[in-house]
Amino acid sequence: MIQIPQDLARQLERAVRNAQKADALPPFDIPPLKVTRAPKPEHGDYATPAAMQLAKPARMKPDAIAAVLIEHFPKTDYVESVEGVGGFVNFRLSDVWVQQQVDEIIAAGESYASMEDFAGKRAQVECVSANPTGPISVHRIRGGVIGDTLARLLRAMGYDVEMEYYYNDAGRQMDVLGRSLRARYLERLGFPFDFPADGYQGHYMYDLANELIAERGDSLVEEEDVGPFKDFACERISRIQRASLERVGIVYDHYFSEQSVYADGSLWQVLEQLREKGLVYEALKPEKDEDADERPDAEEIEAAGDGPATWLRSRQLRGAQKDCALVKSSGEPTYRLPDIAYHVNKLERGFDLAVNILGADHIEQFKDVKAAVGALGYDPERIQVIIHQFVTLVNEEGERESGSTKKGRFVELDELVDEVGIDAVRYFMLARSADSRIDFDIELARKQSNENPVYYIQNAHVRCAGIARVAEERGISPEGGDVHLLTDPRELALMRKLLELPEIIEQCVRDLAPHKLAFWAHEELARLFHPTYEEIRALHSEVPDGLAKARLKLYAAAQIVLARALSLMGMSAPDQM
RNA sequence: GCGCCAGUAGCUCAAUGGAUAGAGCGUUGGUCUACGAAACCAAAGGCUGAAGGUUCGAAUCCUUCCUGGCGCACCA
Repeated sequence: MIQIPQDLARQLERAVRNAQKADALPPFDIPPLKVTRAPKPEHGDYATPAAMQLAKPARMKPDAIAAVLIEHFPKTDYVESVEGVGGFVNFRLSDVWVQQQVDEIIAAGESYASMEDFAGKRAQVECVSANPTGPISVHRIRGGVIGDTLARLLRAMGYDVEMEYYYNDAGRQMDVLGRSLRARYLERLGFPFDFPADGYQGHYMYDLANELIAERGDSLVEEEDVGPFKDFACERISRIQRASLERVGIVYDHYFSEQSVYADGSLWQVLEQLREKGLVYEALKPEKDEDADERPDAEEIEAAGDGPATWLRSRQLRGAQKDCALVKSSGEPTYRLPDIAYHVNKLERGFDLAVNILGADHIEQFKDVKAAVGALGYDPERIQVIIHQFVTLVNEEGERESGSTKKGRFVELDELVDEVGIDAVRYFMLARSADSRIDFDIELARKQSNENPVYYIQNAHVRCAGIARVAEERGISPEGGDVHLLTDPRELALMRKLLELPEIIEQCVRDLAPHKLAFWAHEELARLFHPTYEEIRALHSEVPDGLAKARLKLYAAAQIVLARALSLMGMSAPDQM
């Protein structure tokens, strides 16, 4: 199964070389040639501005170059015509070839749009990576959906993909968690308790306290060490988080514990390596640029510890505004140091590509990590990031609810799933560019009508399954149907749309933009499918048997593509609503 | 104050530096009552937040503003 624009670009490059050999074009280095979908049907199926791109290096007029490219364009089985219009070169696919692809799609079945571009390459996707301090919020799940979908897309492109969850089970927050649980434990048993000022106040801490009592009775009342509370809370909350994520189809291959970079000492090795490069220093306060804006900052003064802390030269390293602390004056690392050590570990594991999905509030942190691993001699381009903006829930009254707050109430993933279902959560979290904020419209997500994209896409699959079912009942089989009977423009348009999936997948992976799949599935595929299905009848009494069989094949192919697109998005493809 | 992200039809959003900036919802006007699970067709709607610049060509790249979100901890 070819990615048409990529193949056209290759053929185009051959055309340039052929033309150069024939002295129709002067010698020059060929830049990457772009091939896009043609904006309008009258321009054909695909187009390239290559003639305009090459005007400068070739020192010729675009029209003349276009004529040369057309003349030297290699013959292929799938291109019907190559034409030059206004400096563009337009390609039209062969209808016969397009028709044959219906049989190809059916033969490929579930493996349709499985590609080998990155066969033998290993990729890793890290997402969610929430601390085990509470249930998964709606907030976090956006990253989970983006990451999981990207992982599926990378697999479709041939990558061997590992899903990873980085598990912050060390540091101060875990102590706060342990102390919070101890307070709730004592509270439930009727003993006096001190709830930490910055403790975790969510209702789930009471549930955990009850579970702890059920398991250990009052045996921990005298316990001075927060360790047992911390471990219990961490273990239970992790399990809850894992279950919530699995419920929406996000399953991890590997959990990486922050504690492990403490345990194996790699944390301190990384610090020493950074020190050898002259990238860290000890000081009471971070050094500042002479001309830095001296913003009155009470918090900063308050935050300073008693002794010197260890700082990373973020300003020197990447032009940051501020250096950041790696080790506190207490000798305890901040989260950034283990984070750097973790990413060194990732790269040491040999991934060709490691993608992080992070919320917008983590951008500065990621820049430090990327710059630091780069300074330590790793290729920072092997680590990529998708930064996503925040999610707001919009309820029936049109009111906005904030996605999350640490201490008070926040909307849990499980609650949202109960409300709108798994498929809607996945679709709506995916469907917008990561750069845009999402207003999650709960009312729309619950609708059982075509206004709801989830329903609209799935309904297309239902219709395909439905017609296959009816055909079977009537004893009509697509078997032996002749695809060359599918000559109606609407049929051909649908076939062309079905053939776009591979290039959409490629685009999502190249741009690290999985939302494009969701957009395509709804606005392109389903949007074209429904009217076609309405008008192109397969089992109507006036449709001849041969054509009926061919059309059943078309809908069988459409069903395969719809199912594949849905499965890449982690959504179900129902046969009946 | 500084940094990152966004600003595109009334609304929600698309658009690899390429052709006349596209969809849906809503609005308006039509068609359809079925082989199939809740339909279809069309129209109106735009100075792409503003102003400069780069380019053969800019929603897209650069500069300066305006508005909104998120950051700017010895929290994670």
